Amino acid sequence: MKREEIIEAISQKFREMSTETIMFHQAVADVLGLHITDHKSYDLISRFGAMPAGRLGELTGLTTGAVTGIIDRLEEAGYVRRTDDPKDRRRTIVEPIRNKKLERKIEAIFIPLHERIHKILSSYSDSELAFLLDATTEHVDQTREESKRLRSVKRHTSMK
Amino acid sequence: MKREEIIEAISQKFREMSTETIMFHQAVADVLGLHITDHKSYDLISRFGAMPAGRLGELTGLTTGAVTGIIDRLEEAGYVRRTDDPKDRRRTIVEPIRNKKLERKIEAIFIPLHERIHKILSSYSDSELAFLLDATTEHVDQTREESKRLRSVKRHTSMK
DNA sequence: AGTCATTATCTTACTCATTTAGATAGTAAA
DNA sequence: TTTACTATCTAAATGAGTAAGATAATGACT
Repeated sequence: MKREEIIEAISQKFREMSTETIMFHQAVADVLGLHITDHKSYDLISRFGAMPAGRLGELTGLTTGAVTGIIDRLEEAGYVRRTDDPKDRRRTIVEPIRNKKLERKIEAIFIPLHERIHKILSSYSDSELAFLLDATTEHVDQTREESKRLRSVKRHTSMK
Repeated sequence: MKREEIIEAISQKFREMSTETIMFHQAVADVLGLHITDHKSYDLISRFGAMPAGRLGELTGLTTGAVTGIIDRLEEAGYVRRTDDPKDRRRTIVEPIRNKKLERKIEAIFIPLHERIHKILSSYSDSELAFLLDATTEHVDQTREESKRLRSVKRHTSMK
């Protein structure tokens, strides 16, 4: 394979990775019995810890009304709890509830993939790992930049 | 950084890549003025070419009623066209319409990212590229396997 | 203290994508 | 030609999300 072909093949792989990633996350949400937005929100809350409702809105890009609904559903399902912010009584803090059954379920979902990845990575040499970390970091950064650019394109062209 | 830390850092990067990918695709759909499902469907139709409506349902995992709606909207917007299958008159074939304006729009969206990626890749040596192709292929394959496993878990546990 | 603008969340009414169930119509097999 | 099956569409119901505004707390300025 010529150099340019390999470059194209890798680009193609990145695109396939997009598709697979989206499919995987959809499958995860399905197994958990959560809609994809609720799953994403729960993921944010368990990763970043308790946060005000408004912060969840910023992170998901949804309106305050939608956020209220998400918290209602997650609370109903026993994944999170609303508490008052003692410093500012307008605010509602959403905090994750430690839920053994759910945690086991989530582990059962993610550990197998994590192990698969870990196994592949372990087979690489030190220098290969160092290179891969660089390459993936670079790719993530560039994708993030492009998303940012796209969102500003949208703001400048399609706003009324 | 210790070897095990680098492995964890790369795993972490893959997860970030998931998040960024999902954000990017959402931004693309927004710019195109399509809902994410419609965009995904149009992407499938333009990648795989004309297909029966039912096939689109399989690929997206949606019901026939939802597929009818998607095709209605894409047809309305001038992205696809319905044609009869001469071999089986029950079937409706959905085919992409070549649409200069849309194609330019899509190019304007994807080319900048493609160029960014191309530029990074070009800076790598031949052996680095060969390694990267292997590593990404492996990662995609493992993720695909896991999605498949998850979908079967769901079928075996949560079906009535 | 009292007023005013601001901020955080919730509520209500509405929109619209998707599901469910079943209608329609064509195909295939007995 | 009857029966079962398949492909798509339709209609009604569901439910997530938006928009606008209500509610209530905060902070700043007088």
